[in-house]
Amino acid sequence: MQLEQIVDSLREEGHRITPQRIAIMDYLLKTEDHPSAELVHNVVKKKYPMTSLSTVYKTLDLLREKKLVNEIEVEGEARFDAHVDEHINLVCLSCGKIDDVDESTLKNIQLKVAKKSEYLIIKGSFELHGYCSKCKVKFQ
Amino acid sequence: MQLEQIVDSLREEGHRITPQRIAIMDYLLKTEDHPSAELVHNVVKKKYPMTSLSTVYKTLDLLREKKLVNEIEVEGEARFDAHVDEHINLVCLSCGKIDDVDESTLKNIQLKVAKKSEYLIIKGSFELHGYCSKCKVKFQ
DNA sequence: ACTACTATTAGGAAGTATTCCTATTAAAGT
DNA sequence: ACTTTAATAGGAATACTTCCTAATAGTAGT
Repeated sequence: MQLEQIVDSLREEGHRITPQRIAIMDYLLKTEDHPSAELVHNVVKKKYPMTSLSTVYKTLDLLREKKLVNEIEVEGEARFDAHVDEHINLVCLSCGKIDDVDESTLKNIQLKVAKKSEYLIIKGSFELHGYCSKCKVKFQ
Repeated sequence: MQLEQIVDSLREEGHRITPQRIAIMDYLLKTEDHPSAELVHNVVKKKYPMTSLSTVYKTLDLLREKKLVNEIEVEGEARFDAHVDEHINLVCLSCGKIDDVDESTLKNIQLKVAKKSEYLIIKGSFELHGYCSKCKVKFQ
């Protein structure tokens, strides 16, 4: 997804395009990290120092509602990601890094469970927690 | 798993068996709910009114470390479950109910991802969020 | 370009789940 | 029963998120 597409789709729905919103989306699109709201705030402040944390939270809420970012929760903290396809989040318990792993079978599982359970599924969250290749040597 | 087995395994490892710990484990074994710490506290207080919330948290931590309970996080709140096999948690976005669905393919996915990523996997958390059969009529 | 409208923002206060702190209590081995 | 010290009760502290409100600025219409 391109920044321009996102901007257009927000504008079409009547949302205003502010420098803060652009900066937040731009960072999320460019990074491989899965930043917390606070980290997003720190990055955006480099360009727009007056940006408030509450604006960051509100913008992230908006982007999540529009399904333009994915939100996962790690150790009581929300982490954000512009990678919105269904995937597994690999969370390192030591350094906090999060890697994405695409896994086509998730969609099948989701369909199977939806049928069996009669739930109307809105979103999935698949996480594996462990130690990344760098950190695992410390625990062996 | 039986209460007695759990008590024995804790005692063997040198942990003391207190009425509070028994009440907490007993409730988790008997319920189909996925209670929050606060709900566990409220239930346990009926039998032992002086029980403190901090004791509930500490006991739940211990049980999680010993892999006797599973902990998942839903909307910024920890929820507990004595069902420790790998399974999918189906979370209703409307009523908050959580259903468990056993799914044998999760183990395979986990092995595949562990190999591909070189992570040392410690635990998995698989959640599907949506509306249960009762609540979904309100959203259609 | 100017104006009006109002969505959005900044900044901080409030809220909420969890962890931390410490004197007291009680489980379990002797 | 006595001793040791793990565990507890109760509340303070912490941390992330949401809420509140006056000020600001994006956008449509002129």
